[in-house]
Amino acid sequence: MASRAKATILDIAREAGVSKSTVSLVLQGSGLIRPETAVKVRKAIEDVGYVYNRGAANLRKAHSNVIGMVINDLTNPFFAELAVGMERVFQAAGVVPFIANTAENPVRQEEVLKSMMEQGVAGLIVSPARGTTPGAFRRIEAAGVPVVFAMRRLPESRIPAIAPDNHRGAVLATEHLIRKGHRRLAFFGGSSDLVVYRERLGGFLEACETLGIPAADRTIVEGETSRKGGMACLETALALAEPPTAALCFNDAVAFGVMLALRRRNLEAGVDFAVVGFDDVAEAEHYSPALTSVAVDTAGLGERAAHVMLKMIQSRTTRAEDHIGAVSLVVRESSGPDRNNQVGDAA
Amino acid sequence: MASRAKATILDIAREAGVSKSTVSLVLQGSGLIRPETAVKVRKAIEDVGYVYNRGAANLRKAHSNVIGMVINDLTNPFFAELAVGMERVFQAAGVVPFIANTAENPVRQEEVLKSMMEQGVAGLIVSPARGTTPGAFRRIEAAGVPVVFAMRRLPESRIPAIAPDNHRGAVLATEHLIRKGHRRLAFFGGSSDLVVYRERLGGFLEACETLGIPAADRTIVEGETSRKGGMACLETALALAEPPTAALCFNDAVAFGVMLALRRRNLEAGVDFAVVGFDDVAEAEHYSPALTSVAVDTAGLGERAAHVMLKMIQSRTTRAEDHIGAVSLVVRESSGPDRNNQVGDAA
DNA sequence: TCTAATAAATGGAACGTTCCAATAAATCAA
DNA sequence: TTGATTTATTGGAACGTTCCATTTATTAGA
Repeated sequence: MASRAKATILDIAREAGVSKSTVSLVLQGSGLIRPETAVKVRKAIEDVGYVYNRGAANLRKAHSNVIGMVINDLTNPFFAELAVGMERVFQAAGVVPFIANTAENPVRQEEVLKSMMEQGVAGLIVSPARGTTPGAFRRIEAAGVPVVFAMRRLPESRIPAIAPDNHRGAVLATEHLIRKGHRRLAFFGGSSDLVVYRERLGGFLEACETLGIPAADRTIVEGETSRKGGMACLETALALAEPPTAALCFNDAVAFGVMLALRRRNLEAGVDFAVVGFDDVAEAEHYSPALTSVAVDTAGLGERAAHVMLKMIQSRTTRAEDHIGAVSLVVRESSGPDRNNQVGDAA
Repeated sequence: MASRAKATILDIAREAGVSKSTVSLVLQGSGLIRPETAVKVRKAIEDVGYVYNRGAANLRKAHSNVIGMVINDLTNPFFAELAVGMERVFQAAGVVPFIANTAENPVRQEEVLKSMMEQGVAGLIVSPARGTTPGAFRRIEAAGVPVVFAMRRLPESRIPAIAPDNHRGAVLATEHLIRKGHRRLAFFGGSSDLVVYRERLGGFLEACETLGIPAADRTIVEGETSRKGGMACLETALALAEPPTAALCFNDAVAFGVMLALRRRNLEAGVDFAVVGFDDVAEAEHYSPALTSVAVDTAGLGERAAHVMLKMIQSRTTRAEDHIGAVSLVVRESSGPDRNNQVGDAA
């Protein structure tokens, strides 16, 4: 226990025999102070067990070094990967990201955002909870704090969004399945209150349209965006009179659920039923059979979001361009050809 | 945009025609102010787009409402579950948890802890990164900020730890495998620089000892605590002259890896090789075959840790009792009997 | 009516920083 | 030597709150 009451800059000044201003300068690494003085001060800092009070500093500086990251579902490994990319660039910029989880709950999100604002964050990176109202960020924008959306966007908002090219990804995946000979296709999981859902489903439908899959042969099953949701989707689809032979899933979690449900029925993904996921989380590659998925370069999107954020802070603006990240289809084992309709496909 | 420069308590006072002290009282929900006045003030708060400055407040109050949660690996769903439990109790107490990831890197951890201290957190819940030195928390303790360890503990530290009964869990799991007729047992994953590892391995060895499994029939393979690590462990073990027929894994991630590696070899977990995990993450139940695992009541531990933290803050102490959480073995499909050594076991 | 007690509202100092303007000390040019 | 310049250091005001001690307004008791 170095000291009872917490030490301040004045205690250091006294200890080192200089003024508080000098200590402040040392703390900020100013080149104005004589090296020997700096050494003396730093020793004093060590001796009194000082911890910097950023709250007090921000009172004057008006520019904090923390940015908030507000995530709708921390249990999805996808977001951990996103966070990794962000942390890389923030660390280099001397910015500390604080993460908070909203658990897909708009009320909780409101509280969390309020807290972060009160804490004086310099900016906010948000993956908004489902059901977020457009007004939720009005006050934050009004306060001049930059916000960027990651992965998800809000319908009517002018807040910049960093997201993968969901439409194109879905087109790629759907074309792949059709080229494999599948003619009765399904889209599994998610629900239409999500912009991402509409984009991905839109790509799916467009590819079906273009390549001549009639509407009657398309099955759309909404559901939770989790393993459990995926399992349910498959059961629903297989109960149909003319079940699909392949499915594009809203995300990898849903795809994993579908594969588990297949195994329960003693069917094999890639042989008896083709499955394609979305996001290409690390696990996709290690699954068995390995999951074909749309890779969105999660960490890269995180980096991009962080960069955009830094630029906004620096230029004191609350506006920025959207950024649509490139996607690619990673073909693995789970998306084999339709057994009843083999077509020659080199891939 | 309500206003250019951010509004303060004085702007509200002017707007509402009261003094700043009155506004402060309203903000704190004091019962001393007349209801009509409170209403008037609250309206003004709304009108000027005020956001509370907690930094300034803490300057006087010395008691913040944020506690920091420092996690070694955010990609492990286990920690998300832990966070869920904590958030439940913190929310009720009006405390906001900020999460930061150290990615198992002690240097990063140092930075993150420093940042949180500077931010003036009221307490810290930490799952320390591997390789954390005992001195890492000296300054924090000296500053009188309560710290509790969750899941992991440090060898020589007197900081209270909330963790499951790792030893007992390993004993339960090992006894289960032996009762199933297995005689050549393995312990997969982890490494001996982790206290948790030593506890779990200790339980494994003790059960082997007690139930008469000679040291020659025990295989211990250290490895990464991930799917990939688990896959490597299985390969190593099966390459032995007399390979084991069952394994207790350091955690579920390792167990999933082992099961994937088995499938690659066309072996089935629970039939050709018994696998038991540790932690019982949500996924264990949904895997195929479903994974037998030691349930540690993750969310419950999170709640407990949060409660201990709150009590420490309240009583201004930096000391508390350790808490060892009860564990139970959840038997599912992955831990079938030894095919070559069937014994009558009702379970 | 006046006084005492209670309720409601207020001014000012303090919290730990930063940063500007000012001072002090050292160096240089003449 | 003197003044000008550069290099180090410093005092004090300001940032947005809280909280204590007061003041002012209201109500009750006589």
